Amino acid sequence: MRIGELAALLGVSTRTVRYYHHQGVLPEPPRLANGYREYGMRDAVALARVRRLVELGLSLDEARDVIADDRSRELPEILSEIDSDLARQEREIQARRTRLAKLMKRAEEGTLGPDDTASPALMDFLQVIEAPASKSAAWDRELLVLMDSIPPAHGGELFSSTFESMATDPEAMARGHDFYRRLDELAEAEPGDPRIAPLAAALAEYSMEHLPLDPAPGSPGWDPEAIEPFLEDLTPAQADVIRRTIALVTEGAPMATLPFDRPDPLRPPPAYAALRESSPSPGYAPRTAAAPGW
Amino acid sequence: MRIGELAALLGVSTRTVRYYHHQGVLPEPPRLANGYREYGMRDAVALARVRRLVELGLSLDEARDVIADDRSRELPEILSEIDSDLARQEREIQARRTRLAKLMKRAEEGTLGPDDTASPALMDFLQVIEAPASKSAAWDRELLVLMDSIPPAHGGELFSSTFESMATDPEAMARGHDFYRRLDELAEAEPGDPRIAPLAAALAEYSMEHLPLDPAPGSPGWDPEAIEPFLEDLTPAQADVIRRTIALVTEGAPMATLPFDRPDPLRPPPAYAALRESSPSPGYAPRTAAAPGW
DNA sequence: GTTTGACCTTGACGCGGCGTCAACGTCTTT
DNA sequence: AAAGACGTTGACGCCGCGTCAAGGTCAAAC
Repeated sequence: MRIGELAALLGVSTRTVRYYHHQGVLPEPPRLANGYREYGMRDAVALARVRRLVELGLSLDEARDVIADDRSRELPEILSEIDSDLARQEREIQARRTRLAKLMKRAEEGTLGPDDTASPALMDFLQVIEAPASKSAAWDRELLVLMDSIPPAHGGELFSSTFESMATDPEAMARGHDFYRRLDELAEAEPGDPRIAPLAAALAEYSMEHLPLDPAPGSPGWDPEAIEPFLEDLTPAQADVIRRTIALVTEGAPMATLPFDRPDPLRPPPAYAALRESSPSPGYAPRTAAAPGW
Repeated sequence: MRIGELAALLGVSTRTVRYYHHQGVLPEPPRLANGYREYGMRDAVALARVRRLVELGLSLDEARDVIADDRSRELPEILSEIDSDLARQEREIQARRTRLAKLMKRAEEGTLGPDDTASPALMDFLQVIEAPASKSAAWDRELLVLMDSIPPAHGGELFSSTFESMATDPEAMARGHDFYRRLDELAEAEPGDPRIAPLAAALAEYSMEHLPLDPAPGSPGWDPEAIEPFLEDLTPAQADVIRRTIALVTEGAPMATLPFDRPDPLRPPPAYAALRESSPSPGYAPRTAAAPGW
C-alpha cells in the first residue's frame, strides 16, 4: 500500500499519517526505490490502534506512551482521567444548553437586549425593578449586571440567591425604588448636603438586611476601594452616599473583620477556555483564583 | 482602573484583555500620561458582555459581530447553531463514555490487551473465536480488528451487526474453526494445490450465508484489490484461497453489480477532530467520504 | 537615595492536530 | 509529450490565549 491507500482505508488524511510518523506515534515503513513509503498489514493495524486511542480521547503523546509500554499500567489511569474530564465537560455543556434554551425562548418571544445574556435569575430581577427614568437605577443596573458576570469564586453570585426573595417582597422593592429616587435627587447636590448621611445610613441598613453578608468560605471578601472606578459615573454627592454606605456596612458586618486578600491578578483562572482541554496540564488541579467584587 | 484591576475584577488575565483589544472585540480605552490604559465602568461592562458571549460558546469573531450589529439579527441564529453543536457534542461524549465504561470494567477485571480498545461487540466475538494456535485465525483476527476500526461510512461495521448471531450459532463457529484449520494446512502448499478450489468455494458459500452482502445505501461497495496488501502476510496458496473466495463472492452477490466508487483519498472525513470545533466551517455539512473495505 | 517589587508596555513564540499551500519528483494514461 | 493523479519535504495558519523577553513606571521600604 502507498500512503493514500492506507489513509483512505482508515478514513484519515495523508497529512495525518505523516504527522503521526513525525510524532513517533506510528513507525516509518520501508521506502520504495522512488522514496515512496510502502505500507503493509502491520502498519494498518498499528494505525488503526492509534486511531482508536485517539478517538477515545487520548492525546498523541499519551497514545505513544501507551503503545510503547506494551504492558501499559498507565492506560487505566489515563482512561479514568479522560472519563472524569468528559463527565465535567458533559455537565458544563448541559449548563450552557440550559442557559441557551432560556435565551432562545426569550429570542422567540420578544427582542433581546445586550444584557440578556446575563444569568436568568438576574434578568428576572431586572425586569421587576423597571425604573427607566432613574439614572441611579441605570447605574445600579449596570453594577448588578457586572457583578453577575463575575465568576462565582471571585465573589460573584454572592447576591443572586437573594434576588428571588427580594423580587417577591413588595416592601423591599418599594424601598429600593425610594432609594433610587433619593439618589436621583442628590444629582446636583453639593458634597456637604445634609441628605447624604441619612440616605447612606438607610441604604446600609437595607443592605445588611437583604444581602447575604457572610462571604462563602474561602471567599476573599471585598476590597472597598474596588468600587471607586465606578463612582466616577455618579455625581460627587451620590458617590459620597455610596462611599459612606460601604463604610457603614464594612464596619458593622462580620466580613469586615476578614483580612482583605487581594488575589493574584497575574494568574486568573482559565475560565471556560478549559472546557475544551482534555490533556493533563502540568498543575492539574484547576485552580480558581479570586478577585475583589464589591 | 488599570488593566490588572479590570482583569482581576472579571476573572481573566491581562493578556486576555489586551488580546480582546487586538481582536477589536473590546475598544481601547484612553491612555494615561505614562502610557497605561485607563478603564472605567463602561469598559468593565463591555468586557463583561464579551465574557458572557464567549462563555456561551461564541468565538471572538462572532462576539465582535454580535456587539457591532447592535440590533443583531444574527444572535438567534448563532445561538441555535451553537445549541445544535453542543447537542452533538453531548451525544458524542456520551458515546465515548459508554465505551470508556466498558473498557474500565475490563481493566478492573483482568488485563487488557492492545486490541481491547476495539468495539465491544467485536471484542466479545473475538473472545468466542479463541484459536490461539492458528496463524490463519491470527490473520483473520487482525483483519477483523482493522475493519472494526474503519469508520462506519467507509464500510466498517458492515459485519458488526452479525457478530452476535454468529457467536451464538455453534454450527457457524465450528465451520469457522474448520476453515482456519484447512487454511493452516495450506501454509506450505503450492499454488496449484487441489485443496485450494474447494476451500474457496466453501468459504464463499459460508460468507454469503453469514455476512450481510447488501451494502448500506450510499455505501461505496468493495474494492476487490484492496485486499492485496494484506495477502502479503499469507503464503501464496493461502492468498490464492482468499482471492478466489472474493472473486466468487463478488461474482455471485448483488454488490458486485454496483459500480466501484473509489472515494477521494485526498479529502477524508475529519473524524473525531470535528468533535471540538464549534466554529462554522465554510462547507458546513460534515461530509463523510467513504473508503474501500474488504 | 536607592533598591526592591509590583505593576505597566510592546513583541514574539508556543500549544495540538492537523489543513493547506508551495515547489518539486514520479508514475500512468492519453 | 502532455496531463493529471499520485508521492516527497517544508513552511505557515488556526484559536485563545500562556509564557517568556526586554524594557519603562511608580509606591513603599531600606
